Amino acid sequence: MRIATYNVNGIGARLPRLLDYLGHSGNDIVVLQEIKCQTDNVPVAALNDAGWQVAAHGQKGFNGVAILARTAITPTQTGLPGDDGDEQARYLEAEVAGIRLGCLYLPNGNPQPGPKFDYKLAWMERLNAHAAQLLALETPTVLLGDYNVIPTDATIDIARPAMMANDALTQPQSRAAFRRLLAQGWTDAIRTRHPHSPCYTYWDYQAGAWQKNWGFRIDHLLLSPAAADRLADAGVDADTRGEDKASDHAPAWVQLRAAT
DNA sequence: ATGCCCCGCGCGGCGGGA
Repeated sequence: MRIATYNVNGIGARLPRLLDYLGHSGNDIVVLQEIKCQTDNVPVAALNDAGWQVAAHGQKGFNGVAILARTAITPTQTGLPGDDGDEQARYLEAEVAGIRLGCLYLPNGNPQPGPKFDYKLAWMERLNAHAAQLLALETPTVLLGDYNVIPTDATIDIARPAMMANDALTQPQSRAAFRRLLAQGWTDAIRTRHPHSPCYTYWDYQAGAWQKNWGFRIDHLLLSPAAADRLADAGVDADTRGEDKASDHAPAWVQLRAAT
C-alpha cells in the first residue's frame, strides 16, 4: 500500500501534471493540499476516468484538500474539529482499505508575530487534540499533508536555515507544537526511514531554488503505532519538482506492508 | 541589500503562498 501526500498549488493549473503523477507513481492513495477551488469545481470526471475515487473539501480560491484512492473512500470528518467559526478548508479525513487517513493543510502563519501566526498555533493545538482522539481508536492511521513546519535547522531538513530564521515555519512555538504531536506516539515515516539524508519536499519558485537544491522539509507522514508496525519504506518523489509546470512541492510517500 | 515566481480571480494588479 503506497500512500502519498502532494501539495499541488492549484489543481486547475496542475491537472496535467497530477494525472501524469497518478498514472506512473504506483500509489494506491494520494492526498492533496492547496487545490484552490470550490468542492464542486474539483475535476472529478477526469480523475474518475483515470481510475481514482475522489473526496474533497474545497473553498473558493484558497486552501482546499482532497483524498484520491484506487478503492472506495469512506469520509469520517470534514474540517478540523474544535472551532465552529473556522471557515478555512484545511482538513479532510476518511477511511480507505482499513486505513484511517487525515489529510491536512496546516496554516502557513506568516507574517509572525501576528494574527496569522496566532491562527497557526491555535490550529496546531486543535490538530493535536484531534490526533490524540485518533490514536485512541487504535486503527492504523496516517496523518499526512503540508504541515508548514520545518522540524529542525539541520541540513537534513533545510538547506539554508538562515534564510528562514524569522519565518513562521521555523519558530520555536511551531516546532514545539509539532514535537508535542510526535510525542503522542506518532512516527515521522520519512525521518525514520532516512535518519541522515536530506528529504526536502519544497523548493521555492524564486531564485533558482530547485536548481541549487535550496529546499526544506515541510510535508510529513505521521504513522500511528498500528500503521508504523507496517512501515516498509518512505521517501520523496523529488523528480516531480523538476518537471515543466511543477508545483513548488514534491509528493512525499510511505509504503505500508499488508495487514497481518 | 532587495527581489526574484506562481496561483486564482478576473481583466488590473492583488492577496496569498513559504
